[in-house]
Amino acid sequence: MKKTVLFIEDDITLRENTRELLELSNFKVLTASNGKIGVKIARDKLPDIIISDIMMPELNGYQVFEALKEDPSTRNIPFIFMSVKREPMDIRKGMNLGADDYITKPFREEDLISSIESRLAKKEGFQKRNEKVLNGAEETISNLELLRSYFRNYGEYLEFEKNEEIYREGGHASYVYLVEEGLIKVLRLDEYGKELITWLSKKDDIMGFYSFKIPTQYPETAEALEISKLFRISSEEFIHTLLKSQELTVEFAQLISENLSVLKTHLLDMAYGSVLKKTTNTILEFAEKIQSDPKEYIRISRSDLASVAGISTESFIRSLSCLKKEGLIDIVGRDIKILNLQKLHTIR
Amino acid sequence: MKKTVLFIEDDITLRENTRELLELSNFKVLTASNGKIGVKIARDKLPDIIISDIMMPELNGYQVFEALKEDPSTRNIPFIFMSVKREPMDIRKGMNLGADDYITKPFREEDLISSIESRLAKKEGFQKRNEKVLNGAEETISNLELLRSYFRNYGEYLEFEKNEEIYREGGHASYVYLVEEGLIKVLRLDEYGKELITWLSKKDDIMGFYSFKIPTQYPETAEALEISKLFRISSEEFIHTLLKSQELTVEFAQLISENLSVLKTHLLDMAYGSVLKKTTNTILEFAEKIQSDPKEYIRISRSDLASVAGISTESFIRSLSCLKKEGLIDIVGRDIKILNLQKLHTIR
DNA sequence: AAATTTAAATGACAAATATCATTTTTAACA
DNA sequence: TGTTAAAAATGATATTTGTCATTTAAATTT
Repeated sequence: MKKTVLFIEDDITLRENTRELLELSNFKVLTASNGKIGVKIARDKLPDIIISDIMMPELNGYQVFEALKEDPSTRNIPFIFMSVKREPMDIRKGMNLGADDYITKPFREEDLISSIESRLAKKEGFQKRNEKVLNGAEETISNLELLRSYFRNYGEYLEFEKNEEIYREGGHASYVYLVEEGLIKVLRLDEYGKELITWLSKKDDIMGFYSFKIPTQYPETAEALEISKLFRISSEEFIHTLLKSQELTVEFAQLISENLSVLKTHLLDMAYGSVLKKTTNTILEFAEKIQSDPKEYIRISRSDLASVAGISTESFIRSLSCLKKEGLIDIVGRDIKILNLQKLHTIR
Repeated sequence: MKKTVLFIEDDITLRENTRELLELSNFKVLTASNGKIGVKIARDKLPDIIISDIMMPELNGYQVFEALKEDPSTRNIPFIFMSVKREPMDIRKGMNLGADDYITKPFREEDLISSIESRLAKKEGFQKRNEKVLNGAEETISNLELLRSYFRNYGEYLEFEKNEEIYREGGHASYVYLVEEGLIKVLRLDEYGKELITWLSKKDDIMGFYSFKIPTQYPETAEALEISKLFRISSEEFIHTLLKSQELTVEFAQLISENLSVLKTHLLDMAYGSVLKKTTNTILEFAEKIQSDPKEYIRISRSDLASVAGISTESFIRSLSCLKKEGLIDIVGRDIKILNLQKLHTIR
């Protein structure tokens, strides 16, 4: 797709010559003969890049720049100043306002073109890289991995005993956590005090984040299911770090939307699945979470498992017995061992 | 918090003088005497901004720049070139690589400082604005609103009849939709063909987005509950637009995480709520969605309502009768009218 | 306005699941 | 190793909810 350049310049000869030059370089060109018109066109047409003279009637280049930075829709468009003045002062003034580049008149044709192209590339690079990451093209190291190492380097290290609370529903959401080791249940309580586990966090999961808006309260409770090691940083710092790089923001957003999808699948089970189905799903869910141990032992209390399934503990246990009879699982002490993973998947 | 500046320069006098200058301006200063060391320090310490000479032993400034752009963790750090060469060629070379500014030696002290500050401010501005938006400080117009007008201006306009399908589970996720008018049910089918409505989309909602990764399949089906007007744009274009501005990405991510929260609450109801509770919740949910009509009539089929509640149609109807007897709702024709909103909220 | 179609309401019953009580097993601990 | 406490398993039963059949009411069509 052709990129659109807006060129704001009062001198008609220069304007038309430049238009021709840009069109030859395969840009779509919009021109404006003064700053006021320039701002209007920028807002209407949202060009990909703007080049503006400084000395102009109506609004000068600096004013055009500032007007466009006011408006969120034009704020991110790369902006290049152009001026006959070669004095460093003017260059500095433009750059210090936050412009992206500065071209001095008279300019060599290839300098203008390459300046435009480099600014477009700089902005595009951002998007290109994002898309690359999102399409699964493996970069040497993912942004999320960088975020994790940030936790490890700057976070506070904490160890939690089995059943120890990490954060509580209603508490001030001061921290975001990275799970380094262990398994955490994230749960909500209903009016009668029954708990429903809405999420399980395992190694490398980030938990405790609920909103970009600070301050908030935790909408749920988190408790260690086994001895767990976590790093935590303050929510403010976390959000700040997240916002530092758009690529990271995107990757994190992707993570959240994946969670949303998982949860909807869970919702369907909750609604119409039989107790037996809920039981097998829960076992399979845990088996996936605890891949670290290839023996596939599940050593989580029946009541916690039932709470993930959203059914009573007794019903869960009854279903377990049934699965054991059919030879799909084995129960060793209190642990559950999966014998026939494939067949478990087919149970309804 | 003090900002960290990394200054890469081989001349010891200039290096130490500049260090002093920067420290007086309240920066934390790191220095490197050649490009190789500079790259190492940049990677280790992740400074907030980097200033580098061009002519240096080991690695020259251009090479330093390129090395740092390779690495995702240093890629976004503002980079300023500094060089004694005043020829425009050199300035252009640096800028065309994608540098953020260019300072010529000898420089005036205040020029260096203001260049640093303007580049930091440019980057910070991004984050500041993000945080402002997220803290709920009402900007004149939200980014999401801009996204919506994008749909309206460039999207394809479509009208759907009642019960008409908008997209289907398993179909190629080619489009993202903006609801302009009407009410859409988003549902999943279980193995027996029972449908569970996992989401309701009303005016101004964006639907059909499931992943930043393109291509994907729709994980669920969307159908109009009443005559609805939608705009659609291609998923690719949507993602592209989303990535254009970080602020927008963040706002959208916030939207998704709010959805996640709503869904978890729904999950709790599904698990342990009685049929009566599920029924009242569903009525209340619809009442909120259809605020447009202040009379609070709900004219959605019982089976659709039951599918949101995740219970059988008959059970839903029975609960309705019960609520009617208690005078909490009224049934006019096939429509449901809420009589006692407050009391409905207290039902368990 | 009557006929027809469709949806809603109700009834009877069966199935599934929760609850409470009791027994058995396992793990923790002295 | 025996003791004790806790968890798991099982049994009996009540409750809830779903299913199927039927009636009633409301929309839609002729």
